[in-house]
Amino acid sequence: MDATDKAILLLLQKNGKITIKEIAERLNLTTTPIFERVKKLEREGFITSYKAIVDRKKVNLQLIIFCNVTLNLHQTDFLKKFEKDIQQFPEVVECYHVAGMFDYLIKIYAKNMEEYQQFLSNKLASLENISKVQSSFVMTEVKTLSHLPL
Amino acid sequence: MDATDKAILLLLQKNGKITIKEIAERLNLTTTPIFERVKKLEREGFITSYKAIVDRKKVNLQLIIFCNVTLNLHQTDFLKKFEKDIQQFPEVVECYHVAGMFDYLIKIYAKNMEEYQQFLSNKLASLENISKVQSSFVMTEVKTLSHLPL
DNA sequence: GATAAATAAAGAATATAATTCTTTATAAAT
DNA sequence: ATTTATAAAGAATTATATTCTTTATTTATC
Repeated sequence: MDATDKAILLLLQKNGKITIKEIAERLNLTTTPIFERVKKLEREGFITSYKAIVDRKKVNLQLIIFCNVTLNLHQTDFLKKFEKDIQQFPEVVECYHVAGMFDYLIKIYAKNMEEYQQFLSNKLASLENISKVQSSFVMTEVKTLSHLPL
Repeated sequence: MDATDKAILLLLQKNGKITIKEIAERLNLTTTPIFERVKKLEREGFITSYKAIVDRKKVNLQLIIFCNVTLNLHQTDFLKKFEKDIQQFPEVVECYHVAGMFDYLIKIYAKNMEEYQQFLSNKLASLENISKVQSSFVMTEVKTLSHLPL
């Protein structure tokens, strides 16, 4: 992991479709070393995957909600059960077990408020073991870095 | 946006490096229609970009912290100022203006606790207008969908 | 119901990029 | 100084993306 590898990661994080040729030009090298370095970064797990980023509004997911969840019971079995249940819901795009004021932080994408209400009433709230749910509705996405600060 | 487009988006979200040829095979079509549909999805903004996903632990970002921030003053100017300041910090990978118990939710990546403490003391807390900061430390990433639920 | 227009897909041909292989340079070690 | 290892260069090959032309399918109009 030298400076060249880091530069490659930065370029690929910004644009996963950048060609080996173009990386080579930018870093003043030929395609072979770049090709081999990229393959090594993939092989060694620095790059886990490549993904197309889809515009959520274009596919009608207008709402982002962060939900702080507090459980009643905190024995391992109950945590595992909750984590397994939450995985199933397609609305939940992220879920973190956190140490802090609440137990879990979950991020939800919904088409509209009705869909979110359905999720909350029929899905989340109907899990056993849920003690409290506190929702935060995203008004503006101030910063959304999809690349890591290397 | 028909069923084929949706299927293409699902495949590209999972694997941005999938070839036109392979998409074609999976959807029982030839490369031409797939190529043109992908270009259309890009042109019309459904696909905003392609990115390489980098393993944060591999690049030594061991901690994820969610930070709930409450401001003192909520006039437009003060909000804008805070939003501008928060953008500068490389540690902050996401920031949302939310309606709920707090004003802003920020997501932070840090190498270790010391780095986070430095960020909190020297950077975040030194912004004017900050009233309260409540940190939640991620213990486990239960679910991290990097693709939208289409 | 027949015809025309539009849309989508197929097939072939070309251009571009990825990948492999061989050679050369550079740096580190004995 | 000589060997060994590492990294990069250059050329050749393979695979994929891209373009162009043709064919099928659907939709609209008379």
